[in-house]
Formats: sequence, C-alpha cells, structure tokens
Amino acid sequence: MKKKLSIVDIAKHLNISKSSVSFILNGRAQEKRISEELVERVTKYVEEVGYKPNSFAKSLRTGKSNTIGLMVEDISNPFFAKIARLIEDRTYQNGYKMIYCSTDNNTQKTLELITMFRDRHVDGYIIAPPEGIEDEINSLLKEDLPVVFFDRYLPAIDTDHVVIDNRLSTYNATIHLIEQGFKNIGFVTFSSVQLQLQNRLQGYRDALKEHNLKASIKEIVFNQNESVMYDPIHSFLKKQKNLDAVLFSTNHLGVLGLKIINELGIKVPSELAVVSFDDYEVFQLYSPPITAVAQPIEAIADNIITILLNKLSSTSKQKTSQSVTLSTQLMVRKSSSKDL
Amino acid sequence: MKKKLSIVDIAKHLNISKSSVSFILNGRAQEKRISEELVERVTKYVEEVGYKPNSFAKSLRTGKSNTIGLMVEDISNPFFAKIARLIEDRTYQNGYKMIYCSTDNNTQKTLELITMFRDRHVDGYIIAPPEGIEDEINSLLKEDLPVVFFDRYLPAIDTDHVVIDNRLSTYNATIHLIEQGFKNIGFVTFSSVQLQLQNRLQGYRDALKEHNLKASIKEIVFNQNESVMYDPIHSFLKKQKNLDAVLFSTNHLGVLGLKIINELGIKVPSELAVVSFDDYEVFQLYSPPITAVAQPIEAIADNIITILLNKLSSTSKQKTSQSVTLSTQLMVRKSSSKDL
DNA sequence: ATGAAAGCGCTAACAT
DNA sequence: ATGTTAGCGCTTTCAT
Repeated sequence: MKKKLSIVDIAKHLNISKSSVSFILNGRAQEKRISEELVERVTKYVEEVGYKPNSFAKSLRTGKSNTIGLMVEDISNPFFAKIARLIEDRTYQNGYKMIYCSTDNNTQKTLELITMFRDRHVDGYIIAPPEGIEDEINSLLKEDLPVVFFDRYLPAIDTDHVVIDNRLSTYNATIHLIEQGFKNIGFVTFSSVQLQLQNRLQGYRDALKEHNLKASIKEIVFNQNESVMYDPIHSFLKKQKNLDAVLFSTNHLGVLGLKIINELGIKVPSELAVVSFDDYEVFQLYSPPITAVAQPIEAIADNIITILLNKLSSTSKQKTSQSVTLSTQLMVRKSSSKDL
Repeated sequence: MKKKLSIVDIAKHLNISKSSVSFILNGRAQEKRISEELVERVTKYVEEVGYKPNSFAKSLRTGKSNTIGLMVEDISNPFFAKIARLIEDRTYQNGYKMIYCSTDNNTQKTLELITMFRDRHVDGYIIAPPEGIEDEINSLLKEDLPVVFFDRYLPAIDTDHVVIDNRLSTYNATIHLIEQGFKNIGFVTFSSVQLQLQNRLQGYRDALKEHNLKASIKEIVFNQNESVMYDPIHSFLKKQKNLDAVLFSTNHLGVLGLKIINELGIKVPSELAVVSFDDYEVFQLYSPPITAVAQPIEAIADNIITILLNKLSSTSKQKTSQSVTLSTQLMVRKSSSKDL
C-alpha cells in the first residue's frame, strides 16, 4: 500500500518549494508570476501520481470546510427528499459536499444539530426552520455564515429565504372548491405557529370569509406515531360532520386523510371532495385522482442553491438579503369536482 | 464576537498543560492517572466557556473524521429515503455525522463519489453498489476502511452486506398469483445485471417453471426520464398481450406501471392482477390496494448500522465479514385476488 | 519568480 | 501524575 503523498513529497520530487506547488494548485500561479513551464510540470506530475490535498489540513488552515449543511424536517418525506436530491446535485457539481439531517421540527434537536454543524465548520446552511432557533441563527449570521431558509422563514430574522405563496395557494384551492359548489369545507392542519401553516390557514379563512361561509378547522397535534393522529382526523371526517369538502394543509396529512377516508368508506368526491397540499404520486394515482397544490420543487431548489452559492463566492459581502416567493399550481383533478 | 478558544487557551487559564486537558477531554484521565480534582476543574471550565475542540485539527492529527458516507441509488426514492432516515438517526446518536449522495446506479459517478468520500477521509461506507466498482472497493478494503453493502452486493467482493432474499420474495409472490388462479403472469423489470434484480427475476422464473407456466418478461432500460420508459411498459401491458397478472420488480416500476394501467383503463384485478416490489403508500391507497413485497426497512437499517458501528469500534480487526439476509413479507391485497 | 518558515489546533510519545 | 514537544499537511507572509 503506497503512502499517501503530501505537498512536500511532490515539491521534493520536483526540487521546488512547497509554496510554489501550493500556489499552482490553487490557481494563483499567474498572480504569483510562476513560469508556465513550472506550472505545466507540476500539474502533470500531480495528475500522474494522483495527488489529492488533505482536506483537513486545508480546512484547519483556511477555516473553510467546503461543506453545505442541509436541515430538512424529515428526509423521508417525499417533498423534502426531492428537494434534497436536487440540492445535492447542484452542490456536488459546485465542488461542495453536503451533510444533512432531519430536524423533526424539534427545536431542541435542531439547536443541537446546528451546534454540530458549526463544530464541523459548515460553510453554509440551508434550513427549513422550526420555531425557537432565532438566537442560534442570529449568532451564525453574526459570524457571516450564510443561511438560507426555505419552506418557511422566521419573521424575526432578516435572512434569505425561498418560500411559496402559502396564503394564496390555499386561498385558490378553497375558491376552487367554492366554485365547484361546495359549501361546508373543512380544513385539516397541524397545530403549529409555523408561518407556512399559519398562512395556509389564513388563505383558507380568507376565501371562506369572502363567500360568507363558515370555517371548520381541525388542528392536529403532530406526533411521530401516526396512529395517535388518526383518531382526531377520523372523528373530524365522519359523515355526521356535514362536511362536503376537505382541504389538507400538508402532504403528510393528505395521505393520512386518504387512509382514513378509505377506511370509513367515504366516497370521493360525491360524499366528500378532497384537496391536499403538495402534489405527489399518491394523489395522482388515487381513485379518483386528488386535486393538489403543486409546489415548484425544481424552482425552489434552484433558487436556494443559487442564492447560497452566490453568497459563498461573493467576496464583497452583500448585506441585502433576498426573499423569493414562488407561486404554486393547483392541479385540479376529479376529487374536487361536483360533476362526478 | 468572542474569539474561538483552543485547547491551549483553556490550559493556560487553568495553569496546566494542554496534554492534560487533551487527555481529560478524551476520557483518558483515569488511564493517565490524572487527579479527580483536576478532571473536575477542567470539565467544569470547559463546560462553562463552551469550549469545543476543532474537528479539523483533531482529524488532521488522528486521520479519523467521525463521518459515515452513505451512497444510495436515489435519495428521493422512498425506499432509500426511509433507510437513510433510519441510518441517520442511529448515526448521529453514536456521535458520527453523515455525508450522503445518490449514485443513480451510475458506475462512473459512483467512482467519483467514492473518491470524494475518500478525500474527506470518511471512516465508514454504506453503499448500495452499482456494478463495476469492484476495484475501488477493494482498494478501500485494503486500507481497512469498513464497507457495508446493502440492497445488493458484489459477488466478487467479500465484505459485509445486508440484503433481502430477493429470489424467495418474487418466488412467493408468483406462487401467490398462481394459487389465485392466474396463468399468464408477466414480469416487468429493469435490464440490469444487478444481483437483486437478477434474483428477483430468478424467483419469478422458478415459480413458473414449477407450475409449467410460460414466462413473459419485459426488461426496461432504465432512464432518468420517465417518459422514455413509458412506451415499452405501455405496449407490454396492452390487453392483447393476454396477460392476466403482472409483477413489477421495483417500486419505481410499480408506480410507473400503475400510472399506465390507469391510463389504459385496465381493470385491476379483473383484467390484470398486479403485484409490486416494495411496499409503499401508493400501493396501500390505490383502488384496489396493491399486493406488494414489503422489505423490513427497520431491520435492514438496524443491521447495517450495527455492523458498521461494530467494525468502527472494534479495535481487534475481525476479518470475518457478515452477510445478513432478511426475509420479506408479501402484503396480500385485493389487486391480486381472483375473487373480486 | 521562488523559497523559508510560521502556525492553524490537536494528539501522543517522551520526559520528568 | 503532569508537562514538553514534535509533528499532522496545508496556506501565506515575508525575504530573497
């Protein structure tokens, strides 16, 4: 097994100093006016022996890790999994590596994870933030570490974020149901102060108010254990509730809701029209196919990574933070049609 | 902004040497017979000022990164996303961080990613291997870097792996269809030499042979772009094919197949019985619910991480490699029932 | 244009 | 039982 070579080995072999090698390797040859010929010799030899700089030594010296930290709510949730995949591709393309984790929307866990990321000297953060991490984020920002929020943001913090227009999304979805002739539209959401959920709730409320309809809201307390959330949704959806339509505020709730609807034998849409947030294979394949609010996943990922890479590379610390709000598309399918 | 403290700062402040601090911090106080009292003082002060060792310096010195590299086929595939999630939890619990990537089953990409992981001095590898990476893996093993394969393995390489009994799984699924009275059972799979797919094909073949039935196999060339794979499946499933049942060899193909079945308006199971590999919400919620081979995801993740952590911690390099083969469960649902 | 040398923060062999 | 010290491999300032 051949010993791993260091920069000094290659310098020795070529009878030059290691700083020259370092400069050449870091593309500062021209700046340092190193001869073409030397550059050539070095790059060729480096290539030949397959020398790779030791990333720890480099990081120790520079303080940069070339790593981006991604914190999603749950990597096994298809929405976040897709985002992660897209970000991953762009990240690696740009020479960064990624470390990621699932926060479970748990503040304490998230704080610990941020600490861990910080210990690892992550260069940039992409976070779908839970509540209560404002102080920690501020302390990151104070150290000029770029942070990009997505899916939601923390109003108290002025940093870049990429979100969708949640209020408008549920507003449109609700209006759609109203236009289809539904009158008793229920809304199932998680009880949470998270902005994206609050806004989704607001959109629903606004639409009903405009049409003088009564809101019927069920807030579910999130629980890792799905079966715990089963009963409240179950009782909310039971026929005696007089609902003729229901809107689920997340894909997770939508899927859970469909399971329950299946079990209760509720006919969709004749007995209950259904609209869910987040488009997703289950919704397309369900019978009847489920109307859903489709988030522009590629655009979200693109914006996130563009903003972050930009911040990472910009030598001039531009202080203005960007907030991108993308619009969604309501995928109208049979589950919300009165005609059926 | 307070300057980040180093071990020497804390040693100075306490008027002791940094090696004592180092030993105490690394739990070698007892071994070094450092006084209880000093240990107490140091830990207390470290706690107080929130000192965190610099991970790069540590890694540079020790050569260990405390990182596990996970390479899945595609993190946005629900099977891999779930595995990743479970591994993530266990990994962080044990003080490791994780870096991960999607290989797309692309040999070239995987080789590059392994190189990248190696540059980052990843301590252990968890890989769902594509073909053609034998040399690279061998070179990892030669350096005593632990590698655990899952989902499949490379026959030429003797290393730990956690897989399921693929042959038996499809064998059982096929027998189930035969017992239900289906005679013309099709099999849709990817054209690949990957072991898990080959074994799934074999299980199907074995079952048919036992019952003197004719095999009807469609091998799809994998393509990132789903629409390209659409036509071949489409034409295979068209009614004139005389199939009365079909078995899909992966969840990806199963979902794709259902989309096409929907479009063609094929009645399940009266016109075509359906069984898919991998259990998955879509299959449970489809009308009728789809019979599927359920992989024991928790057990898979548990075995992987247990084996890896064990290798990572065992000072005595135990050379014997473990191969774990787990069994699956056929979730029988209406899509494969002749009675309906 | 190139080289010498300091030092990033840590561990561990060695000395006391 | 505790302290001294030599690197780990790299970047970068300063000298030439």
